[in-house]
Amino acid sequence: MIQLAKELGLSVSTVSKALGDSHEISASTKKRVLELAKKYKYKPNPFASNLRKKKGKQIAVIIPDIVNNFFALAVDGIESVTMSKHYDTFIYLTHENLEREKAVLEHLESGLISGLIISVCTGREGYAHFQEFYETTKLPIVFFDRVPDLLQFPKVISNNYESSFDATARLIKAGSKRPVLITTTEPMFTSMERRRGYQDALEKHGIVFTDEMIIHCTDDMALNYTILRKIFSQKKRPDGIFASIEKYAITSYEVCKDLKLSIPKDVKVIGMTNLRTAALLNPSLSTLSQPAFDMGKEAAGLLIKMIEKKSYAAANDIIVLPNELTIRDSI
Amino acid sequence: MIQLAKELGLSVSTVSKALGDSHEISASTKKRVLELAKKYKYKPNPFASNLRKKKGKQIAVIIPDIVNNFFALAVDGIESVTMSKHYDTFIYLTHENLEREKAVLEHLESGLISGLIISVCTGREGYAHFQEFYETTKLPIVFFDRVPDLLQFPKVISNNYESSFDATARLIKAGSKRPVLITTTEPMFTSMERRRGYQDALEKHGIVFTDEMIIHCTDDMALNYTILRKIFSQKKRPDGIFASIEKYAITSYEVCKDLKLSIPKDVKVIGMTNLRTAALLNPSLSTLSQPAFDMGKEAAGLLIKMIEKKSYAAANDIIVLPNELTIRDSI
DNA sequence: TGCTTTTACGAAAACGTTATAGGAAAAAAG
DNA sequence: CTTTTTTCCTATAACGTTTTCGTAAAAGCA
Repeated sequence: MIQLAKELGLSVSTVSKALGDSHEISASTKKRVLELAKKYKYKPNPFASNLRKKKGKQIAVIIPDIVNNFFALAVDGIESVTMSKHYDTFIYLTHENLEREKAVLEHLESGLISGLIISVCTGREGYAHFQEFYETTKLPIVFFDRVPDLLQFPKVISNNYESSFDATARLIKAGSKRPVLITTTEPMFTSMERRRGYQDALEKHGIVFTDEMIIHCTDDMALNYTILRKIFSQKKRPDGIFASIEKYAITSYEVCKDLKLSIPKDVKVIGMTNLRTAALLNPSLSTLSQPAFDMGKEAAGLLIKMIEKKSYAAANDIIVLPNELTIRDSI
Repeated sequence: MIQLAKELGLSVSTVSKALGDSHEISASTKKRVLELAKKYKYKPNPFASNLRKKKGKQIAVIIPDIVNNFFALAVDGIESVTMSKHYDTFIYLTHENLEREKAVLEHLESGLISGLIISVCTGREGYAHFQEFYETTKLPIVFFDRVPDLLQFPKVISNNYESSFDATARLIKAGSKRPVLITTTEPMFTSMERRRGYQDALEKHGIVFTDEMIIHCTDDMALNYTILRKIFSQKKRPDGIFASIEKYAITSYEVCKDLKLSIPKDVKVIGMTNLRTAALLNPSLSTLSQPAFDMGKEAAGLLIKMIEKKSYAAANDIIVLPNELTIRDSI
């Protein structure tokens, strides 16, 4: 910038203002500055700029996993808007590790970013770190999908309760007398909502709910296989599955295949997943899929609004997008 | 930091040096400073620090797509090392758009990052922007998977030639008399290598190669379907497929399903893919998969080495990792 | 005309660090 | 006991912007 100023016979402050399109600078000067800046491919140093302005155009995305179609799609959605708004996007993966999540948050208290999008990892022992992060930084945060139900922050979610109700109802209508729900051991708001939908659908259709109808799976795929295989080897095995997590649908398929249980004759399956190959599975998998890309878009849009308009009181905004039920051959 | 200095009765520079573990500061003073810093949860402002040091702990990853198991796994690998080395990772998606790729590169010339990991988008019309980026910034760059063959930069790739040769040979040994290669219209170094492997395997096994045996597909899934359906509707249709791109294997399956061609009886298929559901497709898909996570890890490791040891002359390093051929029912 | 207001710019301070140079006291060397 | 070296710390100047404030000239107004 000093170089530019010298060459144009202007002061550094004038050049800075011209580049910032300030009203204090005449149109002709602005033009001269812009032209020379372009010629020299001048790019303002973001560190200097951020330091002085005490904020930048960087945001962070914290998610449990990226090797998961839902989160990959969400990141895609987020990036599509940060890109168009000329923001830079940091990515951090927690791998369902709460300590890691806390560490990232603490790291970000340094002021590296101007906003945060997050989908929390499993376990509900504590959301205090989010509150604390907010207290110390006052930075806008948007939660999506896996949201902390008790905290007052803007959120982007999908209609887990309603759609789970519908999915379960479809299983029952298709003939399942005793559909089970496969969910996580670690409680999460999203899973609880799905469970509510599931249970209410049972009740509505006069099916008595018992605790064994909830199957808790883990992060360990091999263990999940064992758990499911045991349950489906029983004489009085379930005849329907609502797999409320992407990977559990896959394991269900594997178990049924190995136990020579026919889908959908012996077991009807609906999986909550964004897998692109669902239609190509054997048999094609009926899915309840989340609008992942749009959820990402909405979250990023909301966040940037909050960053740019300080007045924007979005603190309690909750955006709910609809899941999509696609019935295929597995039911 | 001023606050800390005041409270400890020290100068700001002493505090800074103590936090930086400088040898100029006595152990006792260091301890005092560290303790108070911890108590106050002091975090150095990265902008000020980066500005003064003229470099930071941020890197960028530029990839064509994230909704693709290969790239998702690669990002996972990259993040695993940047995380452990306390680097922050920006992510940019080009969606195979060269203009977007150029724009990102130009944006990064501002000095926001200290290093770059990239997998280029399709089309080979120009790699000049990479060279130019390097000339102006002198920043370390590591390419992975989709690398510009003609440029002298460190690269992390997989053994595309050899593994494609092997995969094609397996198709032939399984009985395919006329296996085709499905590849992109846009030429890329990786696809060319795969093609070389394919052709050499044909030659080795005495199969005469003709141009129609290369099927060019696009980014448009619907168009790909049309292209493939037409080819497989012919009387003299191919009896084997080596799908050198993830999504083309899926479309192949769809086409065969719709044309009632039996896999593997009528058509034998091997797909180059990292899909986790490959084993669950109907029939289970034989795959040639890339060590995506490890490629990401290697790329990030190499980059950070280059960033931290200025002397490290890695400019010509090429790391080659082996692909993995998994034979399932589709062959 | 003389007054106020607006326009267009410059000087200088600030943002929060780190690096360089320097210096006093303490320790070591002679 | 001097002289030299080492240890430990401070003052100050960067780093490259933006912002605040000041001011000369031009414009508006009566």
